[in-house]
Amino acid sequence: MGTETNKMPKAKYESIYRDLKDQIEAGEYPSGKLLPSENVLCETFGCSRNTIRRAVGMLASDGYVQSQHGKGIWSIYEPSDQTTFVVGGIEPFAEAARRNGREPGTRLIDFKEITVDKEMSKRSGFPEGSEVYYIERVRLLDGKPLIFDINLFLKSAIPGLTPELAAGSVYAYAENEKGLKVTTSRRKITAERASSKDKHNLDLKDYDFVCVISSQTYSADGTMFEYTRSRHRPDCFCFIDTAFRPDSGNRNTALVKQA
Amino acid sequence: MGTETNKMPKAKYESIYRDLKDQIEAGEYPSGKLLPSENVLCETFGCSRNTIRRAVGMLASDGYVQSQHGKGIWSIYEPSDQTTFVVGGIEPFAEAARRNGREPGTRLIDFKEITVDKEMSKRSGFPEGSEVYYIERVRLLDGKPLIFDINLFLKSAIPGLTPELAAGSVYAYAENEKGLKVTTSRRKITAERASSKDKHNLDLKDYDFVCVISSQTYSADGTMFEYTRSRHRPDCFCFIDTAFRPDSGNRNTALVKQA
DNA sequence: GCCGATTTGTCCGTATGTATC
DNA sequence: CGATACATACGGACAAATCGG
Repeated sequence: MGTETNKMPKAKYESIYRDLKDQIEAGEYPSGKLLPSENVLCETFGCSRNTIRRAVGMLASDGYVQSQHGKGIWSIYEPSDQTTFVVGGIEPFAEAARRNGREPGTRLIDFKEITVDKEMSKRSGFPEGSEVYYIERVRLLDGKPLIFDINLFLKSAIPGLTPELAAGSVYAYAENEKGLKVTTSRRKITAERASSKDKHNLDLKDYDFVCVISSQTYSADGTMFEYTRSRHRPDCFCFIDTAFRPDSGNRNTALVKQA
Repeated sequence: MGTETNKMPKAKYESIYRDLKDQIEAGEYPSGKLLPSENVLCETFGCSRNTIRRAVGMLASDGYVQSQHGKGIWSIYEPSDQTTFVVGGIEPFAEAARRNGREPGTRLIDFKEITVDKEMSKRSGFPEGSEVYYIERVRLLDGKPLIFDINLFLKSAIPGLTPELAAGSVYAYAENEKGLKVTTSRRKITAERASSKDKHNLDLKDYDFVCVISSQTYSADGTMFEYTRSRHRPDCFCFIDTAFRPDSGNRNTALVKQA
């Protein structure tokens, strides 16, 4: 390991994507301003048009730019105000917290090993009889208990998990120690009445409801290894998404959503 | 116009995408089952590998499939149970309702023409002084008032809007009559305490909070023409999303999110 | 552990279509 | 009408991961 900055992108399209994203965030292309044409970008970055289109497509799926057929590509980037906790891609809680400029903390509430029963199978998507770790954790942001997490992790995918590890980052353990490759996560956002556990563990003020992200996460070999319900204090919760209209002339060559 | 089914896809990648999606939804590839290899799919559909990869990428961004480097592409599709109203892409309310198997209805509450002031500018993203239509509507599903919509539409983008039109589909008018091309929408999902208007207009039962989708929508020429806040009854609301882990080996060539 | 076949991932060059100006 | 710009599609090349022998 050298002293280079972390996460050197290997792929060309990714480094171009990051370059352009940085430029947009730095204000070089405020909302409404046209970017250079694809052909110019090809020369600038010394690559083919396909590669440029891939990077631009990723920016479009992030809601940073928009392109129109005969005209060009322009920025529609609006910096967000960051008063709430913005939920992003698949990332460990600590990373998400720092991305939002908050100091993360974790309080372990419960840790046990259980077998998935019929009712739990129906809700989680794990087959009945699966052996899983059941973990309850309170997540702190700048010291305040704002998120109540309930995790089910498949034991066969992450053997050897302990309460001590669960108090830190399960993902760090799974990816670095166990070689687990996390790929896809399907998430549902809903809101529910606050449970007594929510009220007990979270600093809910006088709110009596929570925002809930229920997610099923898959590893590279296609097995679902995690089911999580994250219960958020509503005034500190924000989920952002960008959608496209498929039937319109614009059909962005968008790529994977990049956090 | 002939008798052909609506929305004949012009692009090859799109018709392949739909074919595969239909097959997966029909149960030909239950979760865990491997799809044919890209080269086989090339022969099946009579196209190049790039085109196949594009269609597969769209399926991945829909959370239907997942691919791994030397192995293949398999289904991770789990049919949803459809007890709630699932929010999808950019689509008129009536379409979304029918996609969820519900009968849509609209009740116009308010319609006026206003000028955006400072406070409203800050929240909506419209420049101060913009001339907009202000519309309040209650959306019915199977006759039940479940969604309270507040729209701001830019007058210059959709001139000639009337209460009568607003009682139907503004999008149909804007796209078909005015030639507006809708492309991108940025959305935030939050939850808020129910306002007195919510309680008055919606059938909230004993819920005292609502799920809110705030969206800014852009036309093909890059102007933001719509700001909307959709306030949903929480027990009938569900927002679904698929996320990817960028640093993992798998980097899906995913395309635009397709409803 | 090595090798070769298969499969996906990245990248390129090119051609053609179509919308905008 | 021509020039410019994005959209679609093809074919080829090589790298890297996986799996079986």
